[in-house]
Amino acid sequence: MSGMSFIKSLSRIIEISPALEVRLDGLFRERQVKKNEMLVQAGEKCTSICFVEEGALRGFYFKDDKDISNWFALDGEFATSFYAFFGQTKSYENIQALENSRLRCLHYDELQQLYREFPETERLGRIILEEYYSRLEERLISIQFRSAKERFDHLMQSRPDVFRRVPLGHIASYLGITQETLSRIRAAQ
Amino acid sequence: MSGMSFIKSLSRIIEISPALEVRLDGLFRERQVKKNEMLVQAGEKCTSICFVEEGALRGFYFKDDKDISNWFALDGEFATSFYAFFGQTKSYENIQALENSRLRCLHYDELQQLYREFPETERLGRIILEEYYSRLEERLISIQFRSAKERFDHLMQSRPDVFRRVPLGHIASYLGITQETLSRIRAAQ
DNA sequence: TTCGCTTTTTGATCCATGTCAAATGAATCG
DNA sequence: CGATTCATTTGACATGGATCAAAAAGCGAA
Repeated sequence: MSGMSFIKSLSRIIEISPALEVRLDGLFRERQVKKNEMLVQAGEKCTSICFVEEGALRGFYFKDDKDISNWFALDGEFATSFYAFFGQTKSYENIQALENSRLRCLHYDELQQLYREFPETERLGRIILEEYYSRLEERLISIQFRSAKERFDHLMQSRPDVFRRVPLGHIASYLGITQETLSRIRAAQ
Repeated sequence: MSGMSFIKSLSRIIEISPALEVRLDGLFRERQVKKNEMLVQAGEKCTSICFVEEGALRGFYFKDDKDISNWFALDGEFATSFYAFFGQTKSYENIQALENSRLRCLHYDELQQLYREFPETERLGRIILEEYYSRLEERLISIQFRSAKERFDHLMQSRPDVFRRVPLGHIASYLGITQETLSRIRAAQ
């Protein structure tokens, strides 16, 4: 996996004019992060949204001292603490790099600026959000009404790469089960 | 509760010009539905998004013959099978009126038309979606990491009107528990 | 007001998954 | 390489919530 340019990814959605491309390239700042580096700490404002060109991030928080993973973003995906980012409020979640990663990050204020300057990006924002909403809905249903094993199978099938690149402890909490249970499910395969 | 005009509700978000107001008023068709009437059946395409001016709707589906409520939309809220609506694919959920309701419904194609005709509505769409995304995220966390009682308390506190207007059986499945468990939680209060 | 149907509660029992504790296996580093 | 730390598995036991069955309470229609 050699990574994916964010411009190319965005151009799936709307036609990117040369002028917009230049602007996007200027606004989405390249950033390299090392494995385990924290990008956002719970309690801080979440000021940027990042596109993962190469690497892996996770969002997580603590519930009763337990580390609970909330999402994983692999190559070609956007990552931010959506809730906090949209409302520009304090984030309840932390964001951390799972691997050395190459990101392209856009600051909230610059995104608002972009929306004003290139109104067609409103459309872009809306459509990306529709995609992420749909995913979240799927996940909610998965968690609410499937058994641990069913959730495991579903993730295994829909995002096998997660199993290759993310430690099982994180995957377990993401699936809403304990590490021990995940281990037993795998053993029973 | 005498209901809420959808125009007024939208104008919280962006300035609605007179021209846009006229257009919105024309595109959002008024529709009255009776209690228990089905608006969408699972397997159909979901062609409209509805604003509930007065009344109550729910989304639900069947899992192993059990009727599972997915959401409730009361006065002032939008309702659709988001997943199916965005992608214009078959809906996995049914939508039904819980009360006699007065709706304003917008067809998908007309929404796309609206986006083209009034680009500022892209912004409207994006912002509404941000709100609904945030809610869904909250709900996911609630379901994944709170006990039945905690989820009950949270809903009770955040949307007490749901308890007044929706049968307990529907609320139970929405909370991801059985009706019996919900009953016991209430009894223990 | 009573009949029939739906909603809600109560009781007894069972099971999937959690918790706690400890063993094993993998990975990193001086 | 050992040594230290982190990741994963295994075992024994506890428990929240499910299931099945039936009683009780609400409620609309004639």
